[in-house]
Amino acid sequence: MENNFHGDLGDIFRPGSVNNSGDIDPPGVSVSVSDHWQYFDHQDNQEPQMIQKSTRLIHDEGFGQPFTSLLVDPFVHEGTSTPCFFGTTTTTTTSLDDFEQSTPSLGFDHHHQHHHDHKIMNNNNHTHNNIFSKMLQISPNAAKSTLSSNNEMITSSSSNSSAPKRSLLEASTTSSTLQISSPRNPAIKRRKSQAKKVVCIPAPAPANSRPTGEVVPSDLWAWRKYGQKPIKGSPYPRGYYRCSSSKGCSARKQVERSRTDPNMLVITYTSEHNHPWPTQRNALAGSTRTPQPPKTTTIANEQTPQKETTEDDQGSTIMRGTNCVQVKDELQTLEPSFPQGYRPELPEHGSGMQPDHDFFSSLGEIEVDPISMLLNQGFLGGDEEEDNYNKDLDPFG
DNA sequence: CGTTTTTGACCGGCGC
DNA sequence: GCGCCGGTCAAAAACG
Repeated sequence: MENNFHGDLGDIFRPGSVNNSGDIDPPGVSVSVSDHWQYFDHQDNQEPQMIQKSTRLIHDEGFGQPFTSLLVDPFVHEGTSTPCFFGTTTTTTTSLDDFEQSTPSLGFDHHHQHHHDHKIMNNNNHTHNNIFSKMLQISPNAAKSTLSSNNEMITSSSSNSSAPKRSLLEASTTSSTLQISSPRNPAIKRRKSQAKKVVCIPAPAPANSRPTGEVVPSDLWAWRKYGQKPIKGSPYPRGYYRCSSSKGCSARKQVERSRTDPNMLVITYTSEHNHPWPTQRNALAGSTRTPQPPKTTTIANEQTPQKETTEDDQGSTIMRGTNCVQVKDELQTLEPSFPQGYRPELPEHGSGMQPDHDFFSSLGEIEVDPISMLLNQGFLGGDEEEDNYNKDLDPFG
């Protein structure tokens, strides 16, 4: 489909576009984001991606700083042939459905784009070298790139959505309180403001292998599934998970498959963890079951091909291996807050991680991850209250 | 036994 | 006001 690249936020928040069924369509055009970043679509995954052209350049003052300043290097040093992307765009998008309902043919009609960009420019009072700001430098004439299959990348954005039905076009950045209101979506107050992040990751298993649920890539957080619903227009159900690592933790996530690309999982994170990430995967005794082949499928086998992923508490996901990860943070407009206990990635235990290696199986043995310690602190930078809070909570702090 | 998963019911927001 | 839909609750079953 056609995209009019004028710094279209749609391509920032959700690289590519959302088609009528709410799924992501590749933009079909790549754009040069800056000297260091390039945005392009990934042919294999049908998902556009951001890659980092140089290794270290972002000095994000906003939500994504930990990613950019702390996470880049670990990956860069891992010897993978391709750069990783820890870009941070802070958006006020909503879940997949929000895109569906608010922007049925996202790709953004030009009217919205204009509105969008206009808002961005006017509201971005600070200078942020995050992806968001960089994306504003999108060049419509950039040459298209291709991504090697070994690329590892992350796109991350931070935002809070005030309501699930909020339009994608109403966006904000943590750092700039950017707001983009959609003329089509005046009603953006369906629910209380809450942080959301949408992550697109390769699905661990074939789409039809587990009809009743998804094989959710594991992360360090303990998630308890509390519901599953069939979603209108999608053959795949959506799973609802909440954090079980700590009582009272409001962190939640929704997992569903992309409709256009069943091999992609769309994970929507909501709210934040109010506790540090657990030192072990199963912080609570017996909390996390090992993936069981639920009667119908062999999940263990399906999961192993999954590339190592980690997710921070807000869902910023790092993928190593062939597939892309798109993280779309959704930033709270009213109550900006920063995720705590980011645990985006761990250094490899030695070199040459096996692709089939169960990355997280080994994580449980790691008690303290210096990187995440850094992240825990780094992510709180500037927020004194959060910082204190984190010190209180973080056993490593 | 403690925890998670499953799944139908319930609730509230939104559009008509 | 009604129905649709998404999100959550909660009881039962399953798991380790």
